[in-house]
Amino acid sequence: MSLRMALLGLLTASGPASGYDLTKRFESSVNHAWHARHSQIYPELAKMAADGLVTVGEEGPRGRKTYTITGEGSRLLRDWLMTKENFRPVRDEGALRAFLLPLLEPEASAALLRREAESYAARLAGLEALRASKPREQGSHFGAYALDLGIRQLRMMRDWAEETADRIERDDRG
Amino acid sequence: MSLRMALLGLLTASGPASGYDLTKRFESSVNHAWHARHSQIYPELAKMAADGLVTVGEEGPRGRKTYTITGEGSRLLRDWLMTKENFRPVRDEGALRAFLLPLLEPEASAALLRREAESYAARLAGLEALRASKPREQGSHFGAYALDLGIRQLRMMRDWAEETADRIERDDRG
DNA sequence: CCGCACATGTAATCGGTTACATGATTGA
DNA sequence: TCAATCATGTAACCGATTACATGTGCGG
Repeated sequence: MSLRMALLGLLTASGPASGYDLTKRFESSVNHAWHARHSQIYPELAKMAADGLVTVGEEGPRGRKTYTITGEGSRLLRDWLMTKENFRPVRDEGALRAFLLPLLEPEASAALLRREAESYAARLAGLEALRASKPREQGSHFGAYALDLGIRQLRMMRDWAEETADRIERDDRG
Repeated sequence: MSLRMALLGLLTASGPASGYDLTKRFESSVNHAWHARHSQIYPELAKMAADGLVTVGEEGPRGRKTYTITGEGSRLLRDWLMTKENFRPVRDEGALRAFLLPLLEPEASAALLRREAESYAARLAGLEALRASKPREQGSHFGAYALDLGIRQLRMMRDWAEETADRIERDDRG
């Protein structure tokens, strides 16, 4: 469902678009919240058209097809946003590594955490730059809350990695 | 790979076990970092045995099979922990909902965020209780870092939801 | 003796990845 | 004219979910 909802959301927020457009919009905006490739997007759009959530316009140049959201599509999206319970089982590779970390020697795991902290910091810088570069559209917060969430997330991860490394080194010496 | 590593980790930390045992250990410990069910665990153990990462002991009562990690299994786990780059594309349903939230009216989205904040708070209480109840095993931090990470994660989510709801309500009135 | 927890599996299906495959238009 | 970008798809495969399927041993 999530991919479907992401596509309906993009079609609502920035109007009719082709699969190609949507793939690019995905990369440039919703990417830090949900990831999908064109090989998944094209078939999904076809299914959505079959289900009456979008309509396909005339073919343009290079076989370009333009999709427009329907009333049914809007309704479904609204419904999903407002009523769906949000309980996916966790499946977080970073957390799993954290879980298993104490199987390594203290020096090895501390070093590893330092490296991870750096990588989180780098990604954090990327998102912060993205936010700074945003043209501050009047009123429309589309995407802004999620960007804020992503930034908080990475800050938290970076701090956790740093502090856990500190703790391991302290315990090791002490 | 992650499921495999989780199983190797559990076999390392608490010794030989059956698929049934591992399923229960999964539920009671690594669950908040990586989720798996018995229907995935049994076939995976069989493949791991075929790949020489674990050995299967004699069948016990009720057809019980006991798996033990091999040297090759330990090596693989170590290797994965120390060298593997951690770059999964994000796929976070909560973040996606956050992204799309501004498509709703301010009152609706603020109300929704309050509900989510409550649900994060409840899960947070669960993890904090779990940490408090831990028998403080001397030295072994197995699982503790990930628990800390999970707690920080939920705290961050709860705060984000609260503060974003505040912000939406302020913007709406102001 | 009966019900519960122990114990192991399989099959259909779904969502997602990787790689393959093809062709049109535009601008340098 | 040629390379880059636009543009759409398919097929094989993998990891995970849901539901089905079966049987055992132990304690009350």
